[in-house]
Amino acid sequence: MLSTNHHLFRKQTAGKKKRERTRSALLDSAISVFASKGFEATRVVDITDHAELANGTFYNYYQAKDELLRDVALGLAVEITGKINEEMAGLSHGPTRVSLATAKLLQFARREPEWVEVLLASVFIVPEMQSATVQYLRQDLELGMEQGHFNIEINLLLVNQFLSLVRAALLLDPAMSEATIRQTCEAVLRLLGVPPVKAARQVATVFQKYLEN
Amino acid sequence: MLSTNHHLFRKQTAGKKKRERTRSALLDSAISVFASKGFEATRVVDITDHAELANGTFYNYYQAKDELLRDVALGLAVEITGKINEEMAGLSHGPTRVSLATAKLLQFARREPEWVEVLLASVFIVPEMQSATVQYLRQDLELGMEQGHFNIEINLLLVNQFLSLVRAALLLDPAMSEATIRQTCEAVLRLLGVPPVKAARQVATVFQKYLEN
DNA sequence: CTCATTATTGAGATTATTCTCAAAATACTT
DNA sequence: AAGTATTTTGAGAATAATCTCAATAATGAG
Repeated sequence: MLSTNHHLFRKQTAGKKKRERTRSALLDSAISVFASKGFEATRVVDITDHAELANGTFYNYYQAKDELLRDVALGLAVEITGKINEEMAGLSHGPTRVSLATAKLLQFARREPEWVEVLLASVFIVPEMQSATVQYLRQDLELGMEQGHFNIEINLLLVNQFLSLVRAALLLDPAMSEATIRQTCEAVLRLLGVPPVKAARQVATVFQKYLEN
Repeated sequence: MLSTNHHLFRKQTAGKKKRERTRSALLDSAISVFASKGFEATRVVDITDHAELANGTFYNYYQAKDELLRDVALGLAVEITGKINEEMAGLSHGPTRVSLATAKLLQFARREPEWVEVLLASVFIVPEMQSATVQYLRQDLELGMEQGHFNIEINLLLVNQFLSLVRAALLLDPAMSEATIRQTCEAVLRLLGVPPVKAARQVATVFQKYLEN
């Protein structure tokens, strides 16, 4: 019932024409409802109720739930990856970038659990999200390869394995304790071929240097 | 439309009373339908149609879809883990057991993709499946720890990470190529703290010794 | 402030799904 | 083979969700 009330899309369209503001209300409400009931179980009326709109209003904007999920997912991806990338500007060590990005994503899930939950779920529902994720990861993976830190073949399964590890954390510990974040970061580095002891050190360093809060 | 026609439950109740045979027909049909449409999207009538029964028959056996999924999942778990465990009788090397079990599960997904798909999905829907999985894995994990091969804390997140890796493979490559199986086995060993080079050797050995087919 | 344009509304038509139950069919015992 | 017990059937009542559209309300450009 009580949601975080942090309205990604509403903020982006404040001051704009009514049409865009209403669309944003639907998108923001969709995030809350998808996060609490899951995409499949969500009904159109759940979203319009949450947005305090009539159910007919939905059909002025979308034909079906999945169109709306697509917009939600793309918006979340841009916002979240954008923020994380900004905060890593200047870092050029592959393992540091990958583990910090993972940790930052999971920490972000503390403030905005709904956003991250819906984003992650969308990767497995909206086809084009897969390739969007690949793009962001690939650069850091190639960086780590060139530097000799990773020991992998960069392919779609690898990206899926990464996403699956993140999702496992989210599913098991929505409160996102520091232990869960650390364990996930280590698992990601291990997956990429960093030896366990190095992975542990790497994660410890990242937490000390970049995540003391 | 054409399913594999390998009826787990029907076989178990052949010759038994009609009541049990009909229940089995429902369970076997549920596997096919859950696998092809997903649990949420499945309607009661999809299952009864597939079983060539009247829709009312369902309600003589179950109140709702999720009761049925529970029976399906437990049955599949017993069958599949049982078979795999048998085939590993005598093996006492932790890493060998874990990677062979993973490979066998994924290979099994070639013959009976529906069974493995539904089993894996059920872990994330039926609560008690989680703890069932833990039990099977834990022994081999503890074995590997005692032998000094693994470098982990055995906890629920770890088990979830393992399951997530298996599911990623299933999702991305339902045909289950050997490359996918190998990559997944290596990922699992890496997750458990086996150094990358050792993990590669271990998987190569397991394939040579136990999986030439 | 005016008013043409644009957006919202929600009752109800349509379609979909669940669930019941009396009648019919089948199974099993003796 | 007869007769009772058990199981299946499927029409239809009950509930739920989607989607439309004429009427109403709000917007914002001039």
